[in-house]
Amino acid sequence: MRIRKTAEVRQAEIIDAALRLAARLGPERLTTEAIADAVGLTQPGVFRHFPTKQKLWEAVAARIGSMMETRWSKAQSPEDSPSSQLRAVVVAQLRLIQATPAIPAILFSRELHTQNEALRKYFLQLLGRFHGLVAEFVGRAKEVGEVRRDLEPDDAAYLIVSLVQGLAVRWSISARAFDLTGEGSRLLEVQLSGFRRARRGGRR
Amino acid sequence: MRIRKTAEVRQAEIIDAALRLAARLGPERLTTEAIADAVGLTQPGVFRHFPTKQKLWEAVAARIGSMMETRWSKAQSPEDSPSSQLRAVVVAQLRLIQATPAIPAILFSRELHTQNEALRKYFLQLLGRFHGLVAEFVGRAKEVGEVRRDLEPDDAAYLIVSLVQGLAVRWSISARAFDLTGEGSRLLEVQLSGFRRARRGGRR
DNA sequence: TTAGTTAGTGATAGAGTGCTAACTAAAGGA
DNA sequence: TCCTTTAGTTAGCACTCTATCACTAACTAA
Repeated sequence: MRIRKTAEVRQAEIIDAALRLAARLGPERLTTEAIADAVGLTQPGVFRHFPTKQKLWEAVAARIGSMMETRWSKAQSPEDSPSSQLRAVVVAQLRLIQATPAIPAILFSRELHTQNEALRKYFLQLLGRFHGLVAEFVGRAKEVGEVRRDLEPDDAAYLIVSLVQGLAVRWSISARAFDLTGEGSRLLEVQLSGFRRARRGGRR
Repeated sequence: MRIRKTAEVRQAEIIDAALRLAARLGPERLTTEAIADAVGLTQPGVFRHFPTKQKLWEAVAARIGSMMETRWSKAQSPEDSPSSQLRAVVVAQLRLIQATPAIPAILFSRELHTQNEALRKYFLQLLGRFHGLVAEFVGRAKEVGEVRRDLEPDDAAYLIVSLVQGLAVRWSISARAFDLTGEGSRLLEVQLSGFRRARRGGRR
């Protein structure tokens, strides 16, 4: 009854299970036993592949990071306008969160940050990269006249990043009761409309 | 050496301690022992005042709720313009979060929500009331011409609430490395500038 | 075959953690 | 002054969870 797999495969399975379960139980209630059950191992078997639980969390964080980077780069298509690419990147991020609800749960977990400083810094950098990406598109949109001249790209990017995070918070507290990507796209348009130069003096 | 206080006073002390400690340890790592130490009781002494830990969390939630409502109503001054009052309410919220960093920690805690459905619903309602308040001010600002005619107050309010929450997330992950209220006020102005009717066709 | 490597198991240590039960002592009115 | 009420203590139960350790069995190359 002992199913044996390579360490590489098992590690991936364990990380996957951790991501799935962290969304349901909350990151702090995620036990090595629960992971082991989901993967089909005994509890100590998990420690064959990760020396401590902290290291497991770091691997999970790295997986989240690489998922994000992958989607961001796939969402960009240089032939499109800056604002279109901006939309695509934000929508990609929303879709990823909707498909992997553990992401906000882990990202917002105070416990993980106080207990694991490396993790906190990693997520801070990751958020910083998302912000930088968004700011770059806003900057280019400004150059081609898609947004107001007086708009600071960094500030605009903060508003957009906040839009995603605030929405993720509401989605999480609402027990995921609405379509994150749909609602996000809608609100993004409202946000972008405020960034544009008003035509006709602002009366519709 | 036995210091004896009325139940009312002790309950307040326990809730205060829980709020202080939840910010430092994270809500899920907050133990009854840590609370007892902070308050000057033995661990079982806490259970004299709250029958279960869940009930304690509910009391903490109620305290957060009443703190918010108090600040919101104090921030309103009917003689001011709608947009000024909007600013005041948002700044009051930011100040409260900065003074009580446990609020985002508790609000964003996946564990508390999965384990205590009543708590999740309470926070959902609380957020809903904040959204409603903001939406009302946007609506009035619209009536007096302080914001664009084509702006949906509900949507604008979602953007503003997200601004606060997204900022709280960043503040928390950054280890509270910046001035929440200052940064929030600055970004709120950027947001509001996008809600206004542009003068002179949008060129500064 | 055989020997070495490595994934996985059973048993269990050891440190918490919520909560209960029985007892104690301070407060305050009759 | 006694007596009731009630805040607080000591001792400990039941359970959870990470991590260790000795051992086993599957793969792999000589």
